[in-house]
Amino acid sequence: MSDEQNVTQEENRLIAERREKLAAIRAEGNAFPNCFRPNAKAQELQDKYGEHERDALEELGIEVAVAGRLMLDRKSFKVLQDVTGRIQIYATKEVQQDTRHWDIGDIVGVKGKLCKSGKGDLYVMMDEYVLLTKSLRPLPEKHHGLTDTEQRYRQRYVDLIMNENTRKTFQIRTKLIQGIRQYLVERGFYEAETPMLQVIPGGATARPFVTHHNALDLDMYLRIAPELYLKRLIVGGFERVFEINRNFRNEGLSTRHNPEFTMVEFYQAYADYHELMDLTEDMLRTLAEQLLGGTEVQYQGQTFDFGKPFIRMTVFESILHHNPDITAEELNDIEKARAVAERLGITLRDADGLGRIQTEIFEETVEHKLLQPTFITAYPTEVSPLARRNDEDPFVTDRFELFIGGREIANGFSELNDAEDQAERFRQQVAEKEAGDLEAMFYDEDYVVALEYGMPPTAGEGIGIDRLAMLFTDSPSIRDVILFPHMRPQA
RNA sequence: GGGCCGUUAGCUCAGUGGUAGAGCAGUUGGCUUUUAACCAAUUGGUCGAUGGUUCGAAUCCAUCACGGCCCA
Repeated sequence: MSDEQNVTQEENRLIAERREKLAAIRAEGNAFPNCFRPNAKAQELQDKYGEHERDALEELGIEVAVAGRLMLDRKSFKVLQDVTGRIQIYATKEVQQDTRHWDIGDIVGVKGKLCKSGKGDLYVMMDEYVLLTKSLRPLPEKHHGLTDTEQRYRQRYVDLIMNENTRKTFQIRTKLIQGIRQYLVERGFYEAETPMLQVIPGGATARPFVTHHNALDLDMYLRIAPELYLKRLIVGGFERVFEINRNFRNEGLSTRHNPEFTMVEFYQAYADYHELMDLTEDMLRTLAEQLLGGTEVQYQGQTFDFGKPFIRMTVFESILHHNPDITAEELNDIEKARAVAERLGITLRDADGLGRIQTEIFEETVEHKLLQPTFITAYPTEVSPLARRNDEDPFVTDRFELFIGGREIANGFSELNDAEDQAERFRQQVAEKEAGDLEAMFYDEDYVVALEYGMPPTAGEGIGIDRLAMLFTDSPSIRDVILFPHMRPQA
């Protein structure tokens, strides 16, 4: 594309007209004044005075100063939008004449008497008014707003200006994170910040992003999880820690995956996975009540009840429960289980053991059916390299995952604090990596050393904030709850 | 990576082979307590890109780009 074509696209007539208006404003003085201080917010005025009678309001003679973006212009009545909502401003004929250079999208400040119109709506009389920022680009259509998904994600600022629902979604997301932080802090958890740049990307099985540290001439990885560092803090004696921050996984993009996503991870010494399941259940219930005003979560036409006790069953039980045609005997025999998996169209590697095969069968046939909040427990040791083995059955670990709406929301377990067992599990992961599993873990020698100093018995958990935000905001795509989701750059 | 769908004015969308349309926004004027204000007039387009078929392509075909949904 030539520069000239670019200019005609970027600088169309509508923008050119506004630039001319801006040039005229510049010629008369400061085009970007920062002199106006609002003393009221639109929605607060609506809440406080919306129900007043017209005459009663007149008698009060309230003077207010409001500022915001011009969203509608009915000439005499104009609509101003601030962070809280909208309020009308009223222009007499003279004021209309004086503000002819104002456009929809401009940022303005208005001072004057708070009044009520004949139809009962509040407005601010434009006794004093100032154009604070000229908007050079026209806003989308006033009624339909911005609906083009691509543009909503690429130009989130326009989406936020135009769509109240988008603003609301991100307000709920923020409250969700604040609620989780408050919940944990109230229970004695310390908030920690551990490295995002790691030499050994540990704590999960996932492909990492690679970067390079110039001064050290060292390849580093963006973290896939904070887990191993948070547990070092447990070794250090913190006993209860948490971190809310981004993880990075070098995987595809979908309605459920963004390469960077937000997790809360927390670790509690002298607790086991049962206590974390209880805590999780209570926390989600508390958050639902705080944010949604009740324990029923409406999601895409379904209702998830956070008020009832969450279902709990093992991986093994859940497979049998949801697959009447599979027997316990088949699941317990590696050759028979392999045949079941292959019948289901699951691709297995030769090195995959029974635990991995069972897990694959679970993911294929059960996960998506777990609509109501469900804890699945007893994940095979083979697929849980950081989790404590079950005392009675070392084939499985004391681990759970929480599913809601068919999606994994949380993953937690009693932590493996046996340094020698951990070293052996890492060796097994390295063998899998060498056999071609790109997601297998690295051997983290220092983490084993940390465990050798002694980590108290501990339980830990990670909760995917984005997926939880999807549930709480009834959003079908993870992109709807991430302010700036990743997209392929435009051509 | 595969399948299906989409891409037309700043925005929301019509337009299935014969002169590129509407609403909103913009511009000009009118009205002046409106509620997506209203009335009149009016500006604005390489129809995602590149090839092809055709007398003629927004429309049919191919390739590519970007996006959406589903699958892997």
